[in-house]
Amino acid sequence: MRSIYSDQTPLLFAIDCIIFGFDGDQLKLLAIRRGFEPYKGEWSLLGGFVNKNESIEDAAARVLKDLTGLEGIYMEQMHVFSDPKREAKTRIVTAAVFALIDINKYEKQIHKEYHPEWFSINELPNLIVDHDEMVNMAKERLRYKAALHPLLFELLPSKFTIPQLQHLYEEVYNTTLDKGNFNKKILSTGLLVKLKEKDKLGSKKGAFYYKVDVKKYNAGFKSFLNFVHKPTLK
Amino acid sequence: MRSIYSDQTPLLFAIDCIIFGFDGDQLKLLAIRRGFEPYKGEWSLLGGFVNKNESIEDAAARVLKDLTGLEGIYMEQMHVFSDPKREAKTRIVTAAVFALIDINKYEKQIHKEYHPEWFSINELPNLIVDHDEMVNMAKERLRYKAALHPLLFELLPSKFTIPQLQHLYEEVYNTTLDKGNFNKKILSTGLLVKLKEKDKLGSKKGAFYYKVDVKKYNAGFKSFLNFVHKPTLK
DNA sequence: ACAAAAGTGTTCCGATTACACCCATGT
DNA sequence: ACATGGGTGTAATCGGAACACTTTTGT
Repeated sequence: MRSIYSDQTPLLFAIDCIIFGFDGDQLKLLAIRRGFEPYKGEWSLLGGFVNKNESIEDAAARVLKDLTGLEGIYMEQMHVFSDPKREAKTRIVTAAVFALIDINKYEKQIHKEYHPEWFSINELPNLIVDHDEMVNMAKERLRYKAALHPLLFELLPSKFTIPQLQHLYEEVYNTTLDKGNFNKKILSTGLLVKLKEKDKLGSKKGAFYYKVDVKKYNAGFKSFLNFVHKPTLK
Repeated sequence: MRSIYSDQTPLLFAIDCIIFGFDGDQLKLLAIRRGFEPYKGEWSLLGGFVNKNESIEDAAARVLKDLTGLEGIYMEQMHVFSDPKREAKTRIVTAAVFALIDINKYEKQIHKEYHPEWFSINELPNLIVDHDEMVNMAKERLRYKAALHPLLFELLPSKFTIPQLQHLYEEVYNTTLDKGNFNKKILSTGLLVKLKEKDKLGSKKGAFYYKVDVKKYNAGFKSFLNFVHKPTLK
């Protein structure tokens, strides 16, 4: 007996990664010149196909490992782009994967010919196909999630200062925050552990380093925060 | 010249819909007995394959139209389940689609042999494969989104009373709410328009009907609300 | 000594909560 | 007239915003 499945049209399934980093000053995004046709040589997101024995997450992890050298980084499915006309010739459905990495851990030029490059989020080149749309969606997602969850730590080194963290929030939301209130709010979460060491680069006085309390972080990730603005509805 | 695409493994792409409804008392979910092998006769979500010229959204709309008779309903991609081992024999990647419908508009028994049935969210049968997981994720998603966005209106008729709406919130969050505070909050959004008519079924005094101000609803959908609990983090 | 950034403390205000009270009506 | 649920009002409380003030240290 024939299976119902044999009537179905198979299609190609890919992933594209929107990878954010923070260099201490600006929010950055990783892009790469495509190494193959079509669109060879143009800027695109880091991507690849989902292989036979891979899930989306497996494929994204593999691509990230290959192109950045990083493992175990924060990632999540964002949105699947499945418009049959999105790629001209072949039908490809692609899952946009949202990823946050500590930019300091990123190893440069692992790849030989084509290697990824960091762009300031405000100075991105044009990206192929619908990758610009993916980036815009990812920026929104970053703002949305970071307002509710302790997410931005993923972009910082394991040791960081409160002013550094504040600067990151200010970058993400393109705003300025009151340091007093920021301090109170961020410390009131109980997610940070103060270290004895100080960072002396940013100021004369120096700012204490903190690290994330991993236990509480993992346990409380789902809790709602609300760093940026109060809930209001016009 | 050979395309890079010809090396890739094609796969089958499907959708499964998690469809919520509210009968005025309980939160409900639509399920159907599968009409084909494998798992024929078992309870499952409403689903189907993504056809050649369809996006995920197209396919979901088609399946919903076929099985419920409804068009133009609220839906969104929720999550793609892509574990290569999720279905035993054939590899199928499936997009779980989250949908909210006005249960009163639902037409019964459009389909002949196998027709969908509503289950109370707390008394669901076991569903095939990973559909239980999808439902749990959808319940969480509903709570999450409805706490921040004016989403639950989608589950009510175009005319509804504030007590009805409150009851819906209480169902979704399995809690009780203070009617005074609920009134103030919901009306302060400016999203509701009071009608002259009253519903006399629920009480002797009768409760005024309201409708959604569609303009403001569409404009302000993204605004954060926070109906249910204040942002707290332990 | 002073500039500059870190960090703390205080006041004010608006939003939320809890709860009391009034209203309309079918029986 | 009274029970029932709809609807409004209010005092107490909490949390966030604004901003002043203190601390530390390199020059």
